[in-house]
This record gives sequence, structure tokens and C-alpha cells, in this order.
Amino acid sequence: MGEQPENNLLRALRPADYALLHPGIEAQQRARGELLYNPGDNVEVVYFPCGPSLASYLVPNEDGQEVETILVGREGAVGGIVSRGHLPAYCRILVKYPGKFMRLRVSDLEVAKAKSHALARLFERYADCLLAQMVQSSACNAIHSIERRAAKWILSAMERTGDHLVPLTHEELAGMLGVGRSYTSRVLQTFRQEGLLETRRSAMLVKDIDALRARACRCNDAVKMHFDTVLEGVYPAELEA
Amino acid sequence: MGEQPENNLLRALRPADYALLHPGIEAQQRARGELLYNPGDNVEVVYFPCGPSLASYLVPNEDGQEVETILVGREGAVGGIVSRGHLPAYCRILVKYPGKFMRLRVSDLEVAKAKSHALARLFERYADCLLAQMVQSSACNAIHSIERRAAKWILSAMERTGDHLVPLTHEELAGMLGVGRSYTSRVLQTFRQEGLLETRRSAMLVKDIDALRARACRCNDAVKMHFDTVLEGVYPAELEA
DNA sequence: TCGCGTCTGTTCACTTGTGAACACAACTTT
DNA sequence: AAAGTTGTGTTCACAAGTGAACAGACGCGA
Repeated sequence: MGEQPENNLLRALRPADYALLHPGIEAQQRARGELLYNPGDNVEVVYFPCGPSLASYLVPNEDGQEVETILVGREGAVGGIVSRGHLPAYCRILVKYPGKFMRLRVSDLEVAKAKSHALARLFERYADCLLAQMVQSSACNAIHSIERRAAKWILSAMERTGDHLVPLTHEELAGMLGVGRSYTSRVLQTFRQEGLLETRRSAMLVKDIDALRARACRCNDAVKMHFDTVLEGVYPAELEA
Repeated sequence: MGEQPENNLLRALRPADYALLHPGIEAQQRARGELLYNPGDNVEVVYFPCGPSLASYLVPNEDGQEVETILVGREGAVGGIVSRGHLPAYCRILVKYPGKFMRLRVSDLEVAKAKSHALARLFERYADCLLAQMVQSSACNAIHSIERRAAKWILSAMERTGDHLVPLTHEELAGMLGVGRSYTSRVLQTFRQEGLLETRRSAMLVKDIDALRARACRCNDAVKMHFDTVLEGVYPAELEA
């Protein structure tokens, strides 16, 4: 595994630091819906989504419903980022968009952090961004309409996978947002009528990104700015988006 | 400052570890509404709320509105918990309930962490709880009614300050939840009619905690369980609540 | 004790979102 | 090609929440 993986955190490492993660780090293919952690699991492995892969944090609710809080793609990683492992996971985390993930034992990562200050700092910075993402998500859920949140969600899925076709049923989207399915369909209908997107079975095809952005809340932008500030000069420039 | 402060994190430290925080750590009195950090500030100081003091994370919105995401009381601390300092703050944090705060430079705390593994572990564990709190808040805002969230908020303020009288205007409560004031008044009216609480000017007096708990969502309990699990045997037993 | 600013209770017309329901379309399996 | 399963579009009666409005209550300062 000498070549650069398509993950911003890993690419931000200098070769010497990246070398510290070998031979423990390895690429894995993960299918849609696959579980990475369940609440209560001991977190012993960290996953780095590569390319278009996406992971999703889900919070189980008392009545069995699950709500998504954040998406993590190539800009980050999941598993022991804050806890540094060996603590029970609070959320369920699953693969929302299938593809390649780099996988590493948390304990190996901690050993590497102890050896390289720069590596440790990078993960601290990312952890701070993760917190920002969650705080923003909390505020967003409190005050933004379903329409704005739906638009935000579609955009962020699209931007991270780099594909205008977002594979997602109305039901799933509704579940992510924690809202009713029929209303989601209605929102999508208005988007469709205004030419923002087309709907396919189990997917939607974004036609007019700018117009869709205008309907979405700005929460993602706020978080992206924090990523830029905190990881400025850490991520290689061409990956900053 | 030899005596034990009324903060769970600090009390969980063995004397030798607590000694590492001296002489940098000092007690301060902070007034209601005082600002601890603004977005973009460099976080150079960590505050430990003592006794009934409360700090609150606020996320500014594009239209100037601010939404609260979490409250932090004697169970925790604010400032550089995850970022470890020298990164710009993402949220505004202010004093929601006045009182004593222990104050320490983040850099001094980091030096102490480097000297004591147990101390470092304690803060890692708390950081993980903080994340859990935020994730839960996000989910809660997405799916729980204003009534349930209002009840939750009042309970958690009450439990942390240990006083049945919660000083808070309807306007403030509405602001915290990110909702309209008039609806908040209506919710409080029904609580009052059912004998759950009485309303005073700029305050509410909780009369029937159990009944109020029944109207609140269980989000706080879920988070509390995580605190118990993660900090089990770390916090002294008598402080675990 | 008077006046003023703030907080409260309540109303009203309106928007947003719910949840169940049902016909139909699109894929899958055999 | 038939049967079954899953997703879609749409309706409907209803619940939850908004935001402006206003009268009056409270408590402070002069």
C-alpha cells in the first residue's frame, strides 16, 4: 500500500508520518449499509473513507427510530477520533455510500501519534472540526425547515461523492432528517417542479446545483469554513474543498 | 486553593494529579451572561464550572439568532477539551448560571496531561462524553416536540443547579430551543395547569419533578448513562449523578 | 408612589409538518 | 409472463408551531 489513498487526512501526512501507520493500515471494500460500530461496541478500529465513500452517525431513539446527525467522507475518519479508543461507542455508524475505506487499529494510530507530534496535531485538529460539525447539526435541526435541511443533505451527499446522481429513497431521506416520508416526497416534488433535480426510482439527479444551494441552509458552509481555518496549510491545497 | 472544588472532573483527580494543576489554577466568580469565548477566539483558557454554575454553547445563525446546543455544569469543563487549545473557537460560550469557575491555561493543562497519564485519560473520557452530548442534542432537536424539549431543558438546568427555582424568562427559554416565544408561553401554561411547575416573573419553580420528567424526552438520560459508563470508577461515586 | 421598561398571558390567522391511506409504477424473482 | 415487493405520488384530516399583536402585571429607579 505505497500509493496515496483518496482521504484528505491521510494525504495531509508527510511520507515519514504516513510510514508510521504501516504495516497496520489496509484498504477494505465496504458495502452500503454495512455496520461499522454499534452503540456500546468497544472502538478498536478507525476507518478512513476514501474517494466517494461515506459513513453516517446514527443516534438510536427510544422508539426504535434512528436519526442521522452527520456524514463523514474523505475529509475525515470515524472511530476513536475523540475517545482514542477503548471506550464504548455512543452511536451507530454505518456505510452510507459504499467504497474503499482504509482501516487501522486505534492502538496503532495512538502509537504513531506518540511518535509524531505533527500526526497527533492533525488528528486533534480534525477532532475539533468533528465537534463543530455536530454542534452545527444540532443548531440546524433546531431551527431550519425540512425543505432547507433536505436541500442541504442532498448537496452534501452529492459534493462528497462527486456525482450528480444521489442514490437515496424518499423513505431514507426522511429517516435521515427524522421527518415524515410523505412530506419529504412533497418537498422533492417542488424541487422537481422548479427544475432543481429529477427523481429516479431510489435516487435523485441534481440538475441545478446553484438553485438547490439557494434553497438549502448555510450550515454546511459554516462548517466548511471551520475546516479550512483549522486545517489550513495542513491539508494539501488541492484537497481543501 | 488547597480545598476540593465542586467540579466532578477536578474531584476525580488524585491529589498528586490535582497538584500538577497548581499554581496555574485559580477560582473566579463569573456573572450571568458573561462571555467566555466568541467564535474565532483562540481558546487559551479552560473553565471548570463549580457548584451550580452553568456554561452554555451557542451557535450563531446566519440571521443573527443564536441556538443553544448543550449546557455544561459541574460534570465537565469548557475550552479546548477536544481541540486542546490554540484553535479558533467555533461557538460562543457564555455563563448561563453565575457562580464559581476554576480557570486554568490550556497550555498548563496540556503540560499536566503529559506528566500524568491518568489525568490525560480523564480528559479524553470527558471529551468523549461531550461528543455524545452533542450528538444526542442534534437528534433531539430533529425529532422531539418543543414541549418535550422544554421539559428536558428545565429539568437539566434544575438538576445541575440543584435548585427548584430556575431563573429564566419565556423569551430566553424560547431562544435556547430556537422556537417562538408565544408557543413557549403556551407550553408553560399547560405545565402550570397540570401542577408541574409555577411561574414567577423571570423564573419558574418546579413543583413535580417526576411528572415533568414524564413530559420530557429521555435524551438526558441517554447521555447520563454514557457519562456513567465512560467515567465509571473515575468520578468519585458520590458525585456520579 | 409614580412612571417606565420588561415580562407575561392570550388571541388570531397562518404555515409547516404528521401519519395513515391508496393507486400505481418499477424492479425482482421464479 | 405472472406474482410479489418495494418505492412513488398524492390526498386528507389533523397537530404542531409561527409571528404579530396587545392588554395588563410586575418590579425597579427616581
